[in-house]
Amino acid sequence: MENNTEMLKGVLEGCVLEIISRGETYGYEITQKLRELGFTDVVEGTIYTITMRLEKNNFVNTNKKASTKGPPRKFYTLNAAGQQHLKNFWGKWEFVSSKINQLKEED
Amino acid sequence: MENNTEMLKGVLEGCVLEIISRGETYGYEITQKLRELGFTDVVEGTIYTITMRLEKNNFVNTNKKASTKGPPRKFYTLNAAGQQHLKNFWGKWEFVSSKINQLKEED
DNA sequence: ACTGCTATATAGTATAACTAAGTAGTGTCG
DNA sequence: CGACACTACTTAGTTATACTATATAGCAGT
Repeated sequence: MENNTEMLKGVLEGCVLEIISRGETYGYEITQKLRELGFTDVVEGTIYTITMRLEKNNFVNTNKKASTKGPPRKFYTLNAAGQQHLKNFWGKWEFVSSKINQLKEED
Repeated sequence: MENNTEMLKGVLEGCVLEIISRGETYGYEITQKLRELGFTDVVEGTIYTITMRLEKNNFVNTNKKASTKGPPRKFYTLNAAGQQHLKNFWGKWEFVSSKINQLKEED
């Protein structure tokens, strides 16, 4: 599907948080998972800006580990603030998406 | 609910199109309807930039009419291109929201 | 050496919504 | 009458977030 980019604004960060909440992971892997999910146009650069932002806002802890397949990986895990932020995100999503579906289904 | 603003990016225009598709309406009224829907923070300025964009991109026809309650109203109706655009919007919404819900529900 | 996959990072751009303010018509109330 | 509230449209400037494009670098296979 073409050009969902604008529609992802404000939700992509939440998706990244959700993926991290499933267990320690790193930028490149997050990108792969999002692409598998169906967001085929998501590129690494986008995810790195998000993970850097999460780091800056203190929602994640980081841990650098060597890889056998390439350069060292920077692993992320959610901290308490990140978990709260994720919970807020899903709350907002629930609210917004239900309102939009309500608008869609009205006649 | 506070600060859904970023989450509305890319969907607010679609919501406006949907509201116009229900029948001839104007900016101020669209704003009211969105606020009733629950997007209480949406303000007129935002809606006017959207309706101007829709006009510029030739998705709507306009028709100015006098009002008994204030300045003349600028009524909008969807044209064929607008209807197609709306259809595309709902397609994208269906895709994106289903993927996000899928991510949410996984465990 | 070259190519491809893995992996992180960043400078610059585009989009879309927000803030804030201005203009203007109509009705109401002290 | 004058102030205010509600209706109604418009626009200049800001902010947030994702994208484009590029750079850097390790490792494996040819």
